[in-house]
Amino acid sequence: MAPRPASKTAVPSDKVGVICRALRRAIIEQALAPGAKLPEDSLGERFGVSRTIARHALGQLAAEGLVELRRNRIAVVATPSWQEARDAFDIRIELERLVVRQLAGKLTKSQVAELNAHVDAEDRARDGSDAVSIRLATEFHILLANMTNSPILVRYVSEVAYRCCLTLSLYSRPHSSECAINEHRAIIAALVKGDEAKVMSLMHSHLDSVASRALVAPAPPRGRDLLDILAPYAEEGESERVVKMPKVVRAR
Amino acid sequence: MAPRPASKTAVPSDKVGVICRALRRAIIEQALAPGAKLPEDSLGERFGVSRTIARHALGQLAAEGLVELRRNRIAVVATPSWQEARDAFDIRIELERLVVRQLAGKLTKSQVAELNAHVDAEDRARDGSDAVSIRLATEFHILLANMTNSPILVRYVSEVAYRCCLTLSLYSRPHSSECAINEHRAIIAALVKGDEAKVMSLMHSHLDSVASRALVAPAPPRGRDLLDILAPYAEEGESERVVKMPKVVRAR
DNA sequence: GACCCACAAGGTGCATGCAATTGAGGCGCA
DNA sequence: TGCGCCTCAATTGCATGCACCTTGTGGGTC
Repeated sequence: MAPRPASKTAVPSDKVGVICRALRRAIIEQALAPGAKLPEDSLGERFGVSRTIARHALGQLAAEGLVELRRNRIAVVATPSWQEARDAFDIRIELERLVVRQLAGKLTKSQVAELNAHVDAEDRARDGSDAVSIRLATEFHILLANMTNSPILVRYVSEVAYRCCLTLSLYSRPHSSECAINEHRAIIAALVKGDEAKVMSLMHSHLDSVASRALVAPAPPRGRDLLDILAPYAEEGESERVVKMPKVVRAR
Repeated sequence: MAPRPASKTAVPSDKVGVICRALRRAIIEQALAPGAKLPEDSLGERFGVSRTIARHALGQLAAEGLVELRRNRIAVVATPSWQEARDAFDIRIELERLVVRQLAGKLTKSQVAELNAHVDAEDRARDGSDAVSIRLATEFHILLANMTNSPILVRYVSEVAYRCCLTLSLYSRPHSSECAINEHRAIIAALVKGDEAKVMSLMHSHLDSVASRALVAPAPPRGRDLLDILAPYAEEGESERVVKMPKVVRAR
């Protein structure tokens, strides 16, 4: 596959981008649970920008389906229905099958190393919080998508993966991710081997099992103070990109 | 398939939504060619709103990949590369296979009627402008997606279909759509018959042939005055939604 | 004639202000 | 006590203003 130009994020300015990334992360780490309120003022205050910018960021996230905007009402973190969650997983399966189909047998050595490093990180984080495990697992898939060098595919996979994460907050029992990690390793192996059919079916069953383990029963809502929750996300630390490169798991 | 609540467009206010719809339509009808400039001022003036709103609309369209935002520069209609166009079609194929898989054998009579009516409309428009033919062909696919009642799927199919439209402006020779119309009829027939495998393969080859007919060679750019181009789109005329929901679907 | 620089104009980046809407608490009344 | 209305604080909807960036252009120099 011929190398292609890297993806350019379609972010308007970048203050907006900073806020979006922070909120996305807060959401997938379940610091912001579905239904959590996101007033423009508080957001602006927390990130040191005006409401205009916060509002714009909320607009972007709404376009991605992570946030719900209701006219004249405070925006909230999206609360997808069970059926929407199932739909998201169905779409995700198709998209990620496409990803591995394009990638099978075409990974460079350094890419393989990067993937392995990421899974190692997942392994190391296994004892940590569920939130981090879930984030890392998701980022593995986004990392894969990135390697296709198809900006559109990256965007869709990321979006739908985030949405799926969101549903985990709602419908999943406490995460047990060990098997998932092994499945990640199996996928890498099949990719390296270049067995297109095999890797597609691996990805399919992997996501399918994640979905069925996840979509079992509703979980209780929780609430804390928005400003507190966002504190650790306010200054965009280490990981400028959603998927940070391997090695070190810990956030500074 | 159990009825589900209808999709709610994630549009913030609705002035923004009006502008988005108008611009989307102008773009897919190729009134706004790739690379066309979209200054916030002119947009605001044309639609009778402030720059703030125009800006917000541009942000949404950028998130959909129809518009490119460059910092401190005038926004332009996106100009996807040939490779991106190919990627978009690949994704589209997978998504629409999913659509027809979900729909096979599950259409109501009125839905079938609606589909047939739409294809008839395509037939009638065959002598008209290419722009209208292309729009109708695209809307057929979006109509199908709508019938899945999966908001997420609708959104992704719509988005990627619009993007594909956009690439037609760039890389396609003048449209010859008769065969496409027949293919649409064949898809409907297979859906009614409920032959899942058949309809998936039909959809696959349909889109594949559209793609290969489309992605042949670059076409010359064209330019006119933005304000003139947008005039017919400024007042949101007949079709408020791009594709109106089928009678039966509407919830509550 | 070609190149370079400085300046002006057009356009975006962002904050702020004001109007409009909503939700909630308090009060009266049955 | 319970229900409904009313008022007010909180919050969004949107326009406008100012600062800054980018680009095109004209004059000066070699």
